[in-house]
Amino acid sequence: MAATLHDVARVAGVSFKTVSNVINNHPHVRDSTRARVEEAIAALGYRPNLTARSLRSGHTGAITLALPQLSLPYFAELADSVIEAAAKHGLVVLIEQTGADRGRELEVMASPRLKMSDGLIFSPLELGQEDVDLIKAEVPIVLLGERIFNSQSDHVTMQNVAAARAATEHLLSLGRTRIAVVGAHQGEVIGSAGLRLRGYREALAARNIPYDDGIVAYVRDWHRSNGAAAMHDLLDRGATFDAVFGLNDTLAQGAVRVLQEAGFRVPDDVAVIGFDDLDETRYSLPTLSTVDPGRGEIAETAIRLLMERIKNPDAGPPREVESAFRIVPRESTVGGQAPPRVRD
Amino acid sequence: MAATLHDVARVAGVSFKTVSNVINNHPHVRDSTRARVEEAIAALGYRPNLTARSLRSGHTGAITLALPQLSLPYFAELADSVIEAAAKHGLVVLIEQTGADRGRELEVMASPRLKMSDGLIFSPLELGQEDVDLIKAEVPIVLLGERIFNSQSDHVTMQNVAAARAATEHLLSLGRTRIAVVGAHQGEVIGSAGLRLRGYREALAARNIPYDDGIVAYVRDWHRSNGAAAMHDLLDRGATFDAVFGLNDTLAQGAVRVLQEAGFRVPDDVAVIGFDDLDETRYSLPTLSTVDPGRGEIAETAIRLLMERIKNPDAGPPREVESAFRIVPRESTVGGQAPPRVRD
DNA sequence: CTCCAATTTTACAACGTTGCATCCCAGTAT
DNA sequence: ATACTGGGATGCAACGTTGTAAAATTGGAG
Repeated sequence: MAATLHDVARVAGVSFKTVSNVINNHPHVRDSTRARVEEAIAALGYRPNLTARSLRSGHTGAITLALPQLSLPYFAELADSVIEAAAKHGLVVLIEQTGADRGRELEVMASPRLKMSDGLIFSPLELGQEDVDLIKAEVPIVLLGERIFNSQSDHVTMQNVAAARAATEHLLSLGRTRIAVVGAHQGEVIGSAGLRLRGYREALAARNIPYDDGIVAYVRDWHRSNGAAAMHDLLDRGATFDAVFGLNDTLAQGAVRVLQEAGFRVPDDVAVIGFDDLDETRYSLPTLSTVDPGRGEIAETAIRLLMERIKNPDAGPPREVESAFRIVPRESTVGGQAPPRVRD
Repeated sequence: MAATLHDVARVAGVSFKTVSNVINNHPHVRDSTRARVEEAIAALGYRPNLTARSLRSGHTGAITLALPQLSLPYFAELADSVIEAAAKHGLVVLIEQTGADRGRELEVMASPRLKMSDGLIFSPLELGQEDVDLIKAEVPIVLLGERIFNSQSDHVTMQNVAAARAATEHLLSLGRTRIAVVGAHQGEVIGSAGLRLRGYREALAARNIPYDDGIVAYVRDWHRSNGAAAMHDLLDRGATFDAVFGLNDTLAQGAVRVLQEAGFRVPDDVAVIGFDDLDETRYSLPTLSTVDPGRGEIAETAIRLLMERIKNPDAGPPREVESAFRIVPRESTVGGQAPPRVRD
């Protein structure tokens, strides 16, 4: 059985409260007493019981991160960033996978388990703007992603429109004018797909290039296979284009694969850019140009906002924060035989 | 402030212990009483305080998963599997990233935070056989991976030797006889690299093919860039081979990339097989043949063993369990223009 | 109508910690 | 010599829950 404050107190010959004072760096403890207590702590290998501390103090030192699925590379890297950011503040992260399941997304916010943590960072995939009023829980929430705006919670997101516009401009600046899109969502306006498509259209409009729905490929999901299927679809329709904007990296990689199979050279015949800056895009063939959406910054900001809310739950209205982005030009748009970048 | 048992009791007009009895499905509660209590619970939106329950009961309903890093695809998929398996048993998962840092691996086992969970599933990357005695904590541990055997903890691992042997035999059965290895670790005997290399050698020996160190490329880490560098190395040495066994998928993908750049056709000139069955191997060009090491089974088994230990900490000696594996032949060894497999 | 046994409800004490209030003591001011 | 000050240590209560044991209620048998 693990040692408690009482055990330490007995060994040190003081009251258990004094031991507690030592542990919490209470100011009024004589040096000699402190030393004696610390000796006893070491001798017994005492470790504070965090559950008891949580019960008493009302906070746990953990936060929950709810996301669709870790096997999707974007979310794995997001989780990595969030865990690192949380660790910097001494917080530990509990992960809930919601799948593509609306019920589980709602459940996460309602579950009593959530109270085992002090706050929730929530990246929904099924809930949308119409569910804005369902976004609430017994702990503060920081919302991630592009599906829900103007909720009662803080919200951290990437600059989808501006970044997509910049990605498109990157292709335009290389002299490409027929830019196909892979991964649009039929009828979507908000959400990553809708916003990125809007950025694409803005970039075209700024150069007076008409929007052509004939070179926009729609998909349901954003897996690599969908990118491949979409590109097959474009080719089958006989669409002509000299560049492709994959609305995320996975789609772009699927598209590149099909282009290469069909005999197109990337980037010579078709330049391709993705979105997300997944780690693996540095190693594909060719390396994939992409948009770094500021994942690290998103994680840091989410943690910071969440900690502020935890300290002070009703301090001011919900905040919306956008992270900085950056175009990452690689071989799939600018070519070159740069050796694979070594990162370790 | 959230409602407590006492609040519910006051509303229902019973003692707070009766409310507790209702919640815990105690047998002796009159139906009428139960109904009244449940009504009060609903009216107040009462949710049990899990922290208090944990303190009282001594267990938390959470487990810790310690792994190097989620941005490494293998570990992301492992985490996915573990979380799913845990969820089936009503357990929630807390993730600790240890990086490639020996200190943090030790810290995870020593940290008081570990007590916020009931057990630890631990996949070390730096600790090795010489540290076997350091594998202990205040909660039961299930060890994953190939770095430490015969510890005092239960251990779940893949059949590295047999699986690597099967992978090699797959290449041999296709008529390839000069099989290069990418990703060996200098001097390693235990550990994934050592064991998989042993399987490779066993397969060669069974066919009386001499082992040739000239077509074995050594690396330090198992990132894609290392696979690429290793293949560069092999080509620079003028090594001749008609197949490659990448000791994991990421290495294999790096190797494929360099082979293609160098003008080799995969699999016509060089057949390539990897190891891990990462999701992404289904979508690379060509799709990558690999070994499915039974990740789902590993996760399920780890959870099962851990739960048994949590219930009964000193029931019998530590157990070693090996998961079943399976060769997954894809285009990189058997060719073919199968369309990309759609999985959703 | 009383008594016993079974069923239902309650009271109390933990789990290990921290906040608050108190108490003790030495040193200093009156 | 007495009162005051403040550092240093302590005791008690509380956080919200569950296990144990005891009390209250009920129903049926005598």
